[in-house]
Amino acid sequence: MTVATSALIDHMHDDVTERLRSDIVLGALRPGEWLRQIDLQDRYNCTRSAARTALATLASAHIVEHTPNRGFRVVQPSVEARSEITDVRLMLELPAAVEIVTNASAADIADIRVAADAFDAGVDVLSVQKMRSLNHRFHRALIAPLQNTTLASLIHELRERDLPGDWSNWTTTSKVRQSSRDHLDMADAIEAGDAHALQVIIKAHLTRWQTTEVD
Amino acid sequence: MTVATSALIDHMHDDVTERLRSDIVLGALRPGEWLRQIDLQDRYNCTRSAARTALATLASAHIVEHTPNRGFRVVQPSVEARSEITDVRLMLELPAAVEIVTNASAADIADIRVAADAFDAGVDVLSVQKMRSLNHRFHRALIAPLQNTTLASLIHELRERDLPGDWSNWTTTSKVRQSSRDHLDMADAIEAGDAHALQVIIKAHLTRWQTTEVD
DNA sequence: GGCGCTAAAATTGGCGCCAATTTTAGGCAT
DNA sequence: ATGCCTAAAATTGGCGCCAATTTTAGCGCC
Repeated sequence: MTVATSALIDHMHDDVTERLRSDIVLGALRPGEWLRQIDLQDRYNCTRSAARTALATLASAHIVEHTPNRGFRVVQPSVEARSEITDVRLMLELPAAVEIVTNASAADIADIRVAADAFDAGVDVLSVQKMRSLNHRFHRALIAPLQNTTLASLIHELRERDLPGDWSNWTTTSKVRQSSRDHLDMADAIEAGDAHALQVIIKAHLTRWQTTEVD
Repeated sequence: MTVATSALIDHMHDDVTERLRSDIVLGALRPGEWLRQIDLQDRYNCTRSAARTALATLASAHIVEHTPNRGFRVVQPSVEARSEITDVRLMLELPAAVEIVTNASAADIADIRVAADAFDAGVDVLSVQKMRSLNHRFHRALIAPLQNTTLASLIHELRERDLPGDWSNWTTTSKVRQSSRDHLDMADAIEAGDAHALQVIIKAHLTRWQTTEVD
């Protein structure tokens, strides 16, 4: 048995968890969709117990929801639930914006810029899933300068809880383009050291789904 | 089989999880302590698989930590980790204070007052564990007026993550008495409708451990 | 007496089995 | 044809078994 195979087996359960998480937050598995253990076993070529631990873990993270004797399904946050999450995200990300501007090194800023440019270049070109992946990368780069790792991971977790309800933001190109503008503006604000401007952009970015929900 | 017994069996796993969680946050199981599955099986009179799911769930909640092939132990947050948690709690609980003052009904205020009084009456009289339980009750009553349930449960979860590192706050009676004064002051501020005063008290309450760590 | 090595015991972690529940399919009466 | 009742299939959830790893105990050696 090769080392690579051994490593895969050693972390099989965690690996399945992360692949399932990725498939959900990137939208490959739709909100409300039932996640039968046998299907996951097939999809990820794993044992049923690996699928079960993955589902249990993601249920703890509020990414899937559990119904006893029925199984697990991808969460489908209501408008009310999304509003609650948005309020909490603002409480965390607006203070975080100050930290980001304060702590961001030149390398951090460069990473953010690269991620924002990559996203912008993909609008109209790449698939929704690829764009969501690039979006993910941008937000990763954005919070990377945070020293408070507890804050960083909490911001990340709340974002993932919100994502399954985020469908409508990817249905029209104009919305994706608006997101891209936000990203570029954020990069500008950070580079300019303007914490307040960054806060304004983040607030607009997080609350836009509430103002433009009616297509 | 009686209905009560059936209900216990039906929710055995969840029940064990909550009992273990309670034992940890109330300090019956000490920070850093190893939690062997066979011990939990004995303590809670449950199967090993119930103990395993409880441990996995609490690991997701950052209340216990997992080391592969070694097992689980009660988290023992470092001073740095506690500072991070405190910063995040302030980001959530200071805005929450405004909501609490705004939304608290007369019944909510009465509950908070009762909980604060019960805690105050217990200082010098009750065991540490009983006092921690009353403290828990007070904080439950305090966040009950929050409409945003996502915010409420997140505040609760962060508090639980912090509790295992909270030992020194219960070693001396003077610290417990200071906490009680804080609780009574909070009740006063809420009853007076003074959101800013409540924020000041909460901030002092959450950060006091940093200023008085040296006994 | 202390240190290191080896064998036994203890513990964890993954997997498969089986009972319980839910879902689906089929037949029957209206 | 439609709705309902029953039987079969599918799915979940809990439990125990066994391999892998870690910890402990015992023993020889320096």
